Amino acid sequence: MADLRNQRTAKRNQIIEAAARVFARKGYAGAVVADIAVEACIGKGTIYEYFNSKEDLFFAVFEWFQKKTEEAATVGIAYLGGRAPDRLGVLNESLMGLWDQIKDAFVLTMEFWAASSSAIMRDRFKAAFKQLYDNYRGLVSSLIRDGINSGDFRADIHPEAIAAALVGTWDALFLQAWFDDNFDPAATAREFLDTVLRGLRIADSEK
Amino acid sequence: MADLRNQRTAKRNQIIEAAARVFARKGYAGAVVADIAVEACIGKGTIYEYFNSKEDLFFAVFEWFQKKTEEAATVGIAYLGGRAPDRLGVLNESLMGLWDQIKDAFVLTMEFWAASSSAIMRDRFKAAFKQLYDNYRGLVSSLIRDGINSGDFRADIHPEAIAAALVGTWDALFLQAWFDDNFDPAATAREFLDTVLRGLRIADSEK
DNA sequence: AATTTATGACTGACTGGTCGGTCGGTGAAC
DNA sequence: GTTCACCGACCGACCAGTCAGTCATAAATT
Repeated sequence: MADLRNQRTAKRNQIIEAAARVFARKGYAGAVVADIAVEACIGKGTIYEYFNSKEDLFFAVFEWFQKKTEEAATVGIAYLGGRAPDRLGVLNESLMGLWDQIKDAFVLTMEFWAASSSAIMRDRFKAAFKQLYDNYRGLVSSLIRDGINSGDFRADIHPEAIAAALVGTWDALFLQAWFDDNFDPAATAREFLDTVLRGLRIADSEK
Repeated sequence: MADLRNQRTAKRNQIIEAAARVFARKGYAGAVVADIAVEACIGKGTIYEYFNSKEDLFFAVFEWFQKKTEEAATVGIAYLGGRAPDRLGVLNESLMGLWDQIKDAFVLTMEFWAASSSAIMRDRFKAAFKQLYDNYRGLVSSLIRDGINSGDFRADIHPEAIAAALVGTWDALFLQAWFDDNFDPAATAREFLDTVLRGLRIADSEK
């Protein structure tokens, strides 16, 4: 019974991962369900035993991808000690360090963004993205708030605003790296965070 | 003769603007050429007198949109004097101030991003985006370099990196605003730039 | 243990509908 | 009478989703 359950989720994942590859290669519109079936080494009809529609499958890929990147992103800082500025630095490095692994899958992110603008899929994707960004912003802003409490950062900043902007910057550096092979997101992020941290710290004259 | 030319470009623009509206409403895949024709108040066949394919039309919309936003963005700072930090602030405000006007058209940007990932359209869109970001980064980084030369900013920063990150942040704040109606990109950007500027300025102790 | 029956995962040929692009025709302008 | 911008009915390619049937395994019956 539990075994059957597992078998079913295993096959479900097998389909999702195959679909992710095909969607990454061809985009949502360009991907053909038959191709996904071939990639997953199953018959086309089987896909419809596990998902109601191509769109549902796509959303499942989104959820799977989101979980995977969230794990990868948080693993670096979860159990790390240190002061807030250092932890921000580590988060920065671990996120940007993912680029080489993520690069090929980044097209998926863009497809998801586009899906959130498509009239049919808008609602579920928009809500999911709102949630996703809330999470990331929450993570970073609480880190910044720690820094304020511990006296590392100025008290007159808005942690939420800084967090939103930082999270955005990371996203956007990946985007620029996608457009330009010579663009080094990690180095850029390191340099920039340096300046931001300098702006967050309490100036000598105010100590 | 020149009149005929104008008539032709006028109709071309009429089609492009109608297409922009339909693409914004339905996305590239969802938009139907027949709809665009109706929106432009012309026959479907006429579209193919002006564009070779739906894809070509989409790219024309992209170029048109790019030109329009670039004009809107640069008009605010083009003839503005003042010191580098102030000019950065003005650029920030004028860009973020566009949000209410751009909001509805922002889906287009996402469609363009997605197009740059689609196997068929990748090449032209990717190249165009690279160009676009190069321009924006160049604009901002020369502004920052001015600030260094005038003694407002530290000399040990990389203008290109700061510029890339700032440009990215603006993009990404729009993205977050798209996902969350309660998100105020202008206020967030203002708050963040404040911190960044503080980090860019030469500390009192170093004066 | 052998045989029958039930179950349900799996399949891929097929269908109904959609849509990009074409082309022969129309009418206005000159 | 010639040109040409314009048109929209039409065509053929494409594809998501279906469904009738296969097969392997499990359960029931003898």
